[in-house]
Amino acid sequence: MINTKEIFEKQGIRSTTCRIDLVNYFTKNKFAISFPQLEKALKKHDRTSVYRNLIFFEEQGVVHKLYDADGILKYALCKDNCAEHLHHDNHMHLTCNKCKHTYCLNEKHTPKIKSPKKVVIESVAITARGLCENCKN
Amino acid sequence: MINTKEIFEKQGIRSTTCRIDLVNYFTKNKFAISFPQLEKALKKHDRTSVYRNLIFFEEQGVVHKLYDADGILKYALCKDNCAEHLHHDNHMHLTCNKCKHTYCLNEKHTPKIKSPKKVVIESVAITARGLCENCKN
DNA sequence: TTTATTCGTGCAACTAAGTTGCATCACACT
DNA sequence: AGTGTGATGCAACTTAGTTGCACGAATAAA
Repeated sequence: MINTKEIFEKQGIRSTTCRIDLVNYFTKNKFAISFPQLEKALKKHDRTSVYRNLIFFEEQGVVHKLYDADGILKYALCKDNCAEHLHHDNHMHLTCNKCKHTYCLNEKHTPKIKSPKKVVIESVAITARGLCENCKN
Repeated sequence: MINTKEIFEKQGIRSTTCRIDLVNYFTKNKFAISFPQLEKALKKHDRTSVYRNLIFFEEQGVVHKLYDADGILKYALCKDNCAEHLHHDNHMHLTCNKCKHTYCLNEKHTPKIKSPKKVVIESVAITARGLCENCKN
């Protein structure tokens, strides 16, 4: 929490309370988060600021977009290997049937998809339903 | 087109013009269709009827739901092997970057995903982006 | 340090998607 | 013909996502 500001400044991202609160909320929740949820969690900031900073963060490679198993747009923190405009979000996501949260799964569990001859596949999103680490027991 | 009514009656589905127009629209378009698109295409019927019949058809195993690469809810005709409440939509979907349509791909191209030890995977949705059969050339 | 420029914020308003309640109409079954 | 269930049409509404614009804050140049 304490060094979020420093990280921003290193990346040339102007550090504002809205942005700091945003990343802090992401770091303390280990799952993907929707805009409506962020809106409620960060009520002290305007919806629009949160909304635009999400877009900004995505452009900067701080977070990545994903659609969960119910088609809900969510955002999750990128790992370090996510560079600007070059997301390595080649990992799958798991929406837990019990706690309803959506988590990023490790890249090594994600299969490579081979293109059928008839079509061309450029990228793939894999979204699973099941039980997360906490809920499976 | 001519035997849609018969098929309905065989399955015990009451045959109405709205329902017939709906399946006919699906059979003549070989891609998945969103509710807003159906709304425009079937203007002679009320939005609500179209909407509720989509839900009804999904329950009956006539169509299946999917989210395309942009998180847009779409519906596609089920193959014959889709029984009521038991959809075999274990196939992946491809959203074409050129024509923007979303197609069902053959099941044999869809990899089986193995569950990582830490979590439990019950079902998987795979959505690809790329070029469809018509647009790839 | 004042000024200019750029960037971030807040407010309002709006589009579009998805959903529900209710009255009415059509059909099938006594 | 009468009754009950199923399908439709209309209206209204919730929620998500998005945009324009004016104001405020921070940075850079004069």
